[in-house]
Amino acid sequence: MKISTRFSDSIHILAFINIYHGKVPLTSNNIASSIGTSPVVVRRLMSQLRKAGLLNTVHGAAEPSLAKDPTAISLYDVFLAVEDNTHLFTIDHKTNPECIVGGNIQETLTEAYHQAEVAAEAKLARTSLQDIIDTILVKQAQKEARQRKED
Amino acid sequence: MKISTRFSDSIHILAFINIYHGKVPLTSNNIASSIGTSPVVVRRLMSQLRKAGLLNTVHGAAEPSLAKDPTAISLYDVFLAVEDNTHLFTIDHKTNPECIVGGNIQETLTEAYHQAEVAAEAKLARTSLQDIIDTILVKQAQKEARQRKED
DNA sequence: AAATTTGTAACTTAATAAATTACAATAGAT
DNA sequence: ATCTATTGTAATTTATTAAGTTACAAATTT
Repeated sequence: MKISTRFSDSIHILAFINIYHGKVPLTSNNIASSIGTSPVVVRRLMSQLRKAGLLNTVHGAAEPSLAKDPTAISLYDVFLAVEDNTHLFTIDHKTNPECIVGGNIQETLTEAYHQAEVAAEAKLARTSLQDIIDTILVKQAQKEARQRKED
Repeated sequence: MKISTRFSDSIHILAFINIYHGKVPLTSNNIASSIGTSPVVVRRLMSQLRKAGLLNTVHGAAEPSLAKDPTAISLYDVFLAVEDNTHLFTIDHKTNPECIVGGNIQETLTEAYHQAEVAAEAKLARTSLQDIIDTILVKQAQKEARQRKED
C-alpha cells in the first residue's frame, strides 16, 4: 500500500526545472544531485513525463522545459504519468471463490476502495505544480529570513 | 516494494467471522482457506485486530468474535489496526538540503499529500464493516439467483 | 492425558523499486 | 569533421520488504 518515490521525485524534477531555469544547466546530473539519485533515474522519469505531455526534452541537449504552464499541471497529472499501479489500495486476488466471502469480497472492496481513491485523486487534481513551486519558494524565503536574524 | 494485502485480508477476516459465526468452526485454518493464505498470516492479523480493540479471541479455542457491532467498525479502523505505514504516498527523504527544491520539497509534499490522504481516509471512515458484509451478501444472493435461472 | 488450536518469534522466499552499467543517438563547440 | 557532453533506453544488479514457512510454547476441549 505504498506509492513509490517516483511520484515525489517527478514533482521534484518539474519544480526544479521551473525554479532553476536559466540559473543552472538543467542536466539530468544536476537534477539528480538535488533529488539524491542517479541521472539515469531522472532521465527515465523525464521520459515518462515527456510521453505524458508534461515536459519537453531535447535529445543530446540539457534543455528540458515544461510543456504546459505550471498552473495547468496538476499533481494528479504527474501521478498518472509516472505511476503504473495507480491504485492506493490492493485487492487480494487469490481469495477462494467457493466461499461467500472469498467469492464476493474482491468486487466489494474494489467499489469501496474506488471511492476512497477518487477522493484522494480529486485532491491531487486540485493541487497544481504552481502551488508546489509557490510553497517551496515561500518556505525558502522564510528559511533565509530566519538565517539572517540569527546572524 | 510490494504492496500490502493486509488491509484487504483483515476486512476479509472480520467479515468471515461475522457471516460464518455459528455455521463453521472459526479456526485460523478455515479463515485462511477462504483468503487463500496460511493460518499463521491470519493469526498474525487477528492479533493486531485484537490489540486495536476490534476483535476478541480466545487462546487455544477457535472462538473469535467481533469486539464491536459491525456498524461501529469502519474500514479506517481496520486500516489503522493492521497497516504500520499508513501513508498512501511516499516522500523521498534523501533530497539535497542545499538546494532550494531539495531543501523544501519534503515539507511541501507532506502538506499536499496529507490533504489527499485525509480525503481518502474520510471515505474509509464512512464505510462500515456492516456495509461490506451487506454488499457481500447481496452479491452472493444475486449470484445464486442467476445460478437458479440457468438450471 | 491426548488432540486441537492460538500466539508469537525466527527465518526464508518472492516480488519489485531503485540503482547501476553500458552504449547508441544527438547536440554544440572548436 | 571531430571531440565532448548529454540524452534515451535496455539490461542487469542490489536492496528492501511483504508474504509465507517453520517451530514451539501456552491455552482449550474432549
